[in-house]
Amino acid sequence: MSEENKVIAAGEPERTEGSNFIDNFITEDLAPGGQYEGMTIHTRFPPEPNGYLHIGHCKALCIDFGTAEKFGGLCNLRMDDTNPTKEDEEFVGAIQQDIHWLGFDWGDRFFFGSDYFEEDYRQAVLLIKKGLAYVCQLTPEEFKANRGDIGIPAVSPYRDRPIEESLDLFQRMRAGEFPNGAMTLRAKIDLASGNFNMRDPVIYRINHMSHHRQGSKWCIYPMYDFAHPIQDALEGITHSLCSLEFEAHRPLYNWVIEHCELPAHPRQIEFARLGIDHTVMSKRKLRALVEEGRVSGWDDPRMPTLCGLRRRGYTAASIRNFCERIGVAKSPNVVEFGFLEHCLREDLNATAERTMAVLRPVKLTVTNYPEGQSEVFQVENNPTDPAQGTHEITFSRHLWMEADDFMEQPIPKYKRLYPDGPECRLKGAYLVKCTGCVKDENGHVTEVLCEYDPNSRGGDPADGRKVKGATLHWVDAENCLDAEVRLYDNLFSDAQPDGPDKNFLDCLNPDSLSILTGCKVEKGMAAVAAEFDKRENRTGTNAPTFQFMRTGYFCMDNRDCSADHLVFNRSVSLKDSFKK
RNA sequence: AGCGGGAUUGUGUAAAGGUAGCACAGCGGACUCUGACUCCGUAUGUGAGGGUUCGAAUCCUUCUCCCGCUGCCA
Repeated sequence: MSEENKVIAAGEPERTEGSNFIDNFITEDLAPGGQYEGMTIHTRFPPEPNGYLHIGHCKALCIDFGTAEKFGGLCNLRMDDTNPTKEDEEFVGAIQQDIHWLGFDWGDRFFFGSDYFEEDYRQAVLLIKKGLAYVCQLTPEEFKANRGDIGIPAVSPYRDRPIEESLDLFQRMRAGEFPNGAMTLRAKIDLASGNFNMRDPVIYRINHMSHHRQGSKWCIYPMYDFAHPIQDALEGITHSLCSLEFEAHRPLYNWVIEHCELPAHPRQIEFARLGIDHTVMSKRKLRALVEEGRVSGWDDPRMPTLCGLRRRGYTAASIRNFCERIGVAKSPNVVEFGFLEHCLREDLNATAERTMAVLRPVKLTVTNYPEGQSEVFQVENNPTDPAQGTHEITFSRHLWMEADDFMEQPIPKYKRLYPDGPECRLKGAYLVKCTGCVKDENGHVTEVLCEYDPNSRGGDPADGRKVKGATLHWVDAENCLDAEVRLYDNLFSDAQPDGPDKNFLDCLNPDSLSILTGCKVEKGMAAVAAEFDKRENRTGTNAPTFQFMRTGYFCMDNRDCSADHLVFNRSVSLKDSFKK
């Protein structure tokens, strides 16, 4: 973090460059007279272990961990696992792995909401004793029917049940004497509140189900609205940052904090969750894509999950930069996917090794280059960073070139190969001029013919003349490997598949994946793939990543690529300002 | 309808009464052994009306539009 972003905890509230409304609140809280004057701030990231993390979680992660860091505070990681119906141990490890991959560190402060069940129970009993909670015997159906409506208060005939009776019943709920749905523990607040969350909310329900960590120890489980503020307070959280959908729950959060006997008074602050166009972010919808087989899995490279983005080739730095730059506010927002792509290009431009690969190969024959002759050229690994060195490629009479780089009838401003067209440069090798092409019986071009200038070895003409045509990538047909390349486009063709009156599944882009086979890559890829084969945690780390010159950034697929069968994913294309 | 939020250019986000800025996208150009990168330039914005003020995105007021909320989910 840069020096100017540091916020002084003491003294007058000080606004700084790059601060958001949450920072401003905290600055005020920390200032003299503020709620947390002189204290160290403490936040938490509380995922529910019922699915994989996606980029929306990364925004929250950046806010939770980032805010703590900005103010010199701490951030806990806490699995919010109060509902055994939905949660599973399998996700716990995956979530931790994704967070570490992003580069966040919770130190030794890793907790489970379920670790506080005993304390939750104790607090509930205290509430009953204070006359602030009661056991309600409305069935789920009756409960719904008595929920009231706008302007119509809710009803519960059990509201005035004597304290002793509720105490007894609650104890027997815990003992397992009643079936699921038979009764609940409700906070006694306000059945007529305009805020439905305050209409005597359920704070405990019966669920005879084994918990992934507690086993069968419990058959009653606290609701989020009751458990979360208690968890926060017990961990000494000062600022409980969450998304906007909990805004209406804040009065209840504060009610619990106020009426239970807790050691701290956390402040809940809500922010707008992240939206990105051409994708969906809700766990339910992502799960549907997986379960209906619309994608290959949670880590399908088209998914906005962190494991999917990682497999696609997104780096942790690019995702974090993205989340930092989109800012934090409370207005609904849908960020362009293109901005995420920009952040990836920016990172990879500086780090990715350049190589040449021909995705849609056409033969290129250098007719005046001797058959059987071959030579070696050095090409730079990264022109933006000479320290990344060079590697060798070979050249011969028979090459592969990109089909796009030849047009028998050129369009305006086309400056690649066409008969009698401009002199072009074969990257790092020679200058060539197109002399014609060979076509099959269907009229498809099967081979492009050219002549090279022997006095342009390395790519520069001996007489220093200016090269009019483009510099083209190529691969030596005598010394290359075949590869499968997977190109990805938007998962949804509709920019907002979440929109009203839309079924998101109807908005899927049928062409979101195209698989190219028979692509030609440099021979050196075999060794890279062999090395990758040996890596222990292939899916939890970034695969070898390259820039295929003039084409885009690609990485080896962390599941399917092997030294015997090269498979690359296109992470993002290069920008292309050539307008046809 | 009741409660709670929100509205600054195409997108996202700053500006706490004093030059409406930044990033991405767009457009134009320079440079280039990647039509990339880099660099330079450029158009587009305070939801609407009233008021306070020397001065309003900001304060007051009326209105409009948008989002969320009636799980024993989180």
